[in-house]
Amino acid sequence: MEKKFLTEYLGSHGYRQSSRRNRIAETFLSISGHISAEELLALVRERDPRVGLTTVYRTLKLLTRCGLALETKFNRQISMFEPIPEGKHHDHLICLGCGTILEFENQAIETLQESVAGEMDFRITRHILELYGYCRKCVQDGLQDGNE
Amino acid sequence: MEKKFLTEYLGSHGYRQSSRRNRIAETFLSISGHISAEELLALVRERDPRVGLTTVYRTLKLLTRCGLALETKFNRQISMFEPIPEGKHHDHLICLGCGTILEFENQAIETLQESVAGEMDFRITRHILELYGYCRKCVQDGLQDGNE
DNA sequence: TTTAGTGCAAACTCTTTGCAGCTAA
DNA sequence: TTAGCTGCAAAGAGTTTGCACTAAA
Repeated sequence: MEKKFLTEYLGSHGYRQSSRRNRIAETFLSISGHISAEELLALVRERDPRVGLTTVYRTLKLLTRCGLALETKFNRQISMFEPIPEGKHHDHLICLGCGTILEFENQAIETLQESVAGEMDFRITRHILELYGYCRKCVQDGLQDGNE
Repeated sequence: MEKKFLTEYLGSHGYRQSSRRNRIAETFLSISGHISAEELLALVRERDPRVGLTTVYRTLKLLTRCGLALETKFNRQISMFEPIPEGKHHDHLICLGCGTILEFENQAIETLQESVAGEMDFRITRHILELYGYCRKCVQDGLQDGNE
């Protein structure tokens, strides 16, 4: 269903349809959460073993440009991509113990961000809010000390 | 003055003093704002041309570990480092037009973050809040469209 | 039949590591 | 004199690019 944004984008920018690109896009849009290019490649290869990493990267960039994917680094080298569910925004809690990524939405924070930006005549187009720390399980397991 | 944290850290972890490392650390701590390893290297080389990039990286990692530096990627490949002014935390507005980085502090946002985390039994150790968009000047110059 | 899509290998960028010589303690 | 410190070169990791071939329109 979000696929139509991609089709429109392709059409209006002089790109073509291709079955391989479609498969990558559909596989990506069907997942929830975060995935790296390598991980997505593995998923796509289950059905189409001849896909290359290059095409996965190119497709992910394309999806990012047409607003269907969000690229995040979580302050590491590797890029993680997540499908953008229509119009909804969320932020992340990243557990430094087990690597789990939790999501949350908080309208009050977003409103405060806008007012801070407004005071400085700054127009926000997007933002990143990442809370690093330890999830319940890792706190219980004593993983919150010296793990970083 | 913050130098004593470094000295203490070195002593208690079996490291040694060295004039080169001291010069890198002092140069870094004297700046305000964000700097890449390459940029810091250039600054240090003004006084000591034989310093290598490796040592700059190693010193920045050291400063990060002892709490005097903060590493941020601003969602790009390159790492930027900033001296941590004692006990104070701020967040960033990043202009996509001219690259300017503005800083702000907002206790209300931090409090909300804590309450969100608390609800999910998550213990925050640090966070990243980056607001991307366009500063006043770039909005006036019409740079807010199609620049990304 | 023209031009975009693709995989492979190579290039690139940023960062880290191995190593031999240097230096603080 | 014993480690840690250092620069250089090389290796790594992740991503992008050049190129020849393939395929959509």
